[in-house]
Amino acid sequence: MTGHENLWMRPERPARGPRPSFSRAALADAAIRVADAEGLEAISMRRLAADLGAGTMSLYRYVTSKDEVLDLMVDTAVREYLPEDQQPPGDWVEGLRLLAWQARRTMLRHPWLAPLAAARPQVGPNSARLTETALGMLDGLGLSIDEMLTFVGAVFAYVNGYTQGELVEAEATRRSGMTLQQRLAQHISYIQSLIATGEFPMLDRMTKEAGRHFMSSDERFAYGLDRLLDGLAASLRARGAADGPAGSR
Amino acid sequence: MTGHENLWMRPERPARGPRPSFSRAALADAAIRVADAEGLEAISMRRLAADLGAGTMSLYRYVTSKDEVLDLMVDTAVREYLPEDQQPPGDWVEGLRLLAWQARRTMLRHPWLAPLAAARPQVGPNSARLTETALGMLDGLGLSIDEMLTFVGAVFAYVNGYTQGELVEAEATRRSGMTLQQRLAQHISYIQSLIATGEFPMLDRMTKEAGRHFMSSDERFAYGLDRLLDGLAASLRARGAADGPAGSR
DNA sequence: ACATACCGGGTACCGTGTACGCAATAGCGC
DNA sequence: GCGCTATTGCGTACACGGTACCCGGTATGT
Repeated sequence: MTGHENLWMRPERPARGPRPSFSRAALADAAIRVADAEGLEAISMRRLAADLGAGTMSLYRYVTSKDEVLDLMVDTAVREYLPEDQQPPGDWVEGLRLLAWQARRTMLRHPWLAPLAAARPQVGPNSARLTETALGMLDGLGLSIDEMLTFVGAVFAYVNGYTQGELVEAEATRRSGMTLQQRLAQHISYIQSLIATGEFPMLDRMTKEAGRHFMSSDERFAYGLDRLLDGLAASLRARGAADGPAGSR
Repeated sequence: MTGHENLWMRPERPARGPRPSFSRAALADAAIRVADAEGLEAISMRRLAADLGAGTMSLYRYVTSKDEVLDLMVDTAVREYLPEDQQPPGDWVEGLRLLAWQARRTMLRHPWLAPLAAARPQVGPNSARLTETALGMLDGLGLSIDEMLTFVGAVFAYVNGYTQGELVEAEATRRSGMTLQQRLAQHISYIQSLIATGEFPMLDRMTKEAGRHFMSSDERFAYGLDRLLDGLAASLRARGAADGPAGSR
């Protein structure tokens, strides 16, 4: 109960004793390298230790569990969400849009990030900076903190949900070692068998029109994101007369 | 290469040989029971076999891997997304809203569902029925299939992202065996230490206003969902003059 | 009736996270 | 400078997970 049960509160380097031969950051970087190259399932304590030229159990001097390694990875990667320069455009819509795109780009660059970030509480310093930045963009609009969190939460829910869903197919293909063609052929032949029952007219149209996809994944993402931002902005505009985003109630 | 490499195309019960002593559905139900009661990490082949009164390796007569068990679980649970009666309201906005709520309710009822569904390709028959139903709601509005998929994809991206994020805290609390108070206390004291640096004015306001949360999780969800649907509807209305959801370009 | 194709499940193997203990090391107080 | 002690590095060992393989029994088609 000394308050050190949390990874982020635990001091990395105590005063006494021999120098640690690497750092948490190095551990996180090594893990990210492995996951980027070979996927999340390639990450094991033995593997990381080997990559760092250390014994397996040595890692536990830096981290109390594998879970904490994953926490480190997430928070390290989340730093890439944040824009380099100070203030982007002054408009909050532009600001949130930029943040959303930055998050999406990062998750596509690190395909392991989306599932990992979605599955564990975000608590690290970079996650905190992200929240701070996002809330800061909504400051001065007359929103309460609670309402700001609702706005930001909605945008990130969409970004995470969309991007994670998009990555699933790609990852499944990579993991199974099949070509995209092979996987598609499988799905198609199965869907054909469903269509044959006559209960799936829309899926039927889907396969018939499948040749010409008008929108790329980026365009679809942008479209949904912009609609959501439209809706939020409209609701904010309507606030002058009414009482707030919560509606009446 | 006989086309049986896909779970959903593989016949469950071949003609010859002794009767199987249970079914895939029973396997899925048992797994869902375990996961509902003890969480996803309690699911192992040995455990499921024991619950079914079977030998561990017998499960592999019904399924080629644990992954397929998870696929069965997801598709079985996804059936609960679908409304019981035939046609809900005729309005597509009401239809999608209903579907979104049904998905949310189901994911809250089965806390293991959101991460699982998000992490694997949706291919089962109930997922197909879901897509069919959702697309059917958008039929007759002058949208192409591609555009309909964009609409539906946006809504489900939001629903999945929001609900999964919401479940993370609850699950982490359950898994760690701590009370919510203990976990909160940990977070709070850490956040306090960040605020002490002076770099997090918004987080500071957050903790100060934390006492009065105006919106429940359901209300936040509803708010974001309704804004997204607003945006989609407005864009559809604007289609008469312009060229389509893709905007100009 | 008999061959065949399937079922049940025991045994065994490998890979995983990690508890534990011991030797080596660096900073502190004298 | 000299021990004392907190800390590090890490080998060993264990429990637990998925699943390949194999054998003996059983229901169906000929």
